[in-house]
Amino acid sequence: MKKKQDAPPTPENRIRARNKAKILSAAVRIFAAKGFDGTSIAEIANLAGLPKANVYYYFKTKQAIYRTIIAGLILEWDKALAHLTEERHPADALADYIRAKLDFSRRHQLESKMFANEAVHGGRFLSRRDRAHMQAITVEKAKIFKAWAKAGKMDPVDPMHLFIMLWATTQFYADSDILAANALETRRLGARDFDKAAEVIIAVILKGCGIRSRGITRRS
Amino acid sequence: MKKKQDAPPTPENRIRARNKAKILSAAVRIFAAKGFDGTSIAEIANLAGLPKANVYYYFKTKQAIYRTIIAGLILEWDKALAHLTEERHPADALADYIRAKLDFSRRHQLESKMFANEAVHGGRFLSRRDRAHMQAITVEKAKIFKAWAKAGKMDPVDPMHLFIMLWATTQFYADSDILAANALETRRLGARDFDKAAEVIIAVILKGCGIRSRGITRRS
DNA sequence: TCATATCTTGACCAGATCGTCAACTTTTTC
DNA sequence: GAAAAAGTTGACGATCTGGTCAAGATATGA
Repeated sequence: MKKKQDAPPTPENRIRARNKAKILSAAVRIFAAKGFDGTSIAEIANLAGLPKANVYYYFKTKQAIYRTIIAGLILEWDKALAHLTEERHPADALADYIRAKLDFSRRHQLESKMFANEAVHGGRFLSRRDRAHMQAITVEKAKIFKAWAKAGKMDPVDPMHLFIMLWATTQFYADSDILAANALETRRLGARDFDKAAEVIIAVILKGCGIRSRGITRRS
Repeated sequence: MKKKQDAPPTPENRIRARNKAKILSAAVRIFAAKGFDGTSIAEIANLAGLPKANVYYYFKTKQAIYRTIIAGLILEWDKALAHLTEERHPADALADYIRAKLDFSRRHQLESKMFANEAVHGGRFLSRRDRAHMQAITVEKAKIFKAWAKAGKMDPVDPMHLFIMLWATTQFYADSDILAANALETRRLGARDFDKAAEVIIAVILKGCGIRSRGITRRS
């Protein structure tokens, strides 16, 4: 668990790295709870245990902090999408993707909420690059659905709308957790709830797309 | 299109009603775009074409405006749920519900976004009554799914998670419109996009729940 | 007509906000 | 160990915030 050995000249800018991390960790918590406008730098500084002026030493503006977090999140999502490859059996690939996406949303709930907030407010702080990246990767992965459909492995479901369904269902539990908890009659959502959600989503989506589960076709 | 004839003593408080409507209409626009904290009364007043002090004459606080809008929305949702009754054929009932919900979210996008924002931020301004109402009506409607499953009209899908899937998919296009538009490679979502969304969602969900469409079983 | 209720509004307040700055301390480098 | 670089911080300014108020304008009803 040691830090990288081949770090930059300075011993990896220990102080800089540590304080930036402190700030970002505090910021994501407050941004998620109150949104961009509802968050004050003073509060971030307070939660991070630093004087406000010190926060400004590391980040030029409030936007800079916000953008740093959003950009990091977008990169992480690509990883879940890596589960979707044309070669794999659709049932396995889709199930893995759904589980990975749900799991990520649960473990990074704060970032998820920040992004949801950003989407609701029209993506004020989503750069053109961010949008283009998301669009490109979605379009690319959509080709896999088309290929599967062509190969008779699934129904010819509109790939983009299917993607949106996947996105909506896998984000909802993290983003609107209080609504989900309210419906499920529980105080807070736990890992169990997310597992059950994955199970239901996978079952409905796979069957709904005409994808036969491997277990049924091969094992029995 | 005349106003009610049997209005209260005063000719229906014309002024009061008109100005409150002006304020609410301006408020929902800004709340949706910037969230509760990002919205200033001055901006609402400005958009409504009234001096700020006049806004405070009709609404005691900013919260009062916000809550008025949220409460109105929750009532409206019940109407879409009215499509779900045990007697109807599951395929018709569910399809109608999905269409009604999507349609409503499109026509009342601003209110939808306000509520999404509220959910992401933990429901700070959702009263206990609001929550209880939403829970009760959801639990009650869930019984219909159970009854259908018992009658062999659909698979025994967990009703609450199914409801959440429906909610998530039907709200996403309105709430996260920029993400959907980005994925669909269009500048703004139009009625066409919502119709196509309804079509895909209905197809996947019905088939995914093992509900046979009426058209197939009866007409052909 | 006149009294009463409703409505309008500019001015104001106390507190919070973002972001700056210049002086200070610590760490690194040679 | 001294010079330079990096990090720390209290105080400050300009602006904006939600909300109040009291004085005036307008509408209503008898």
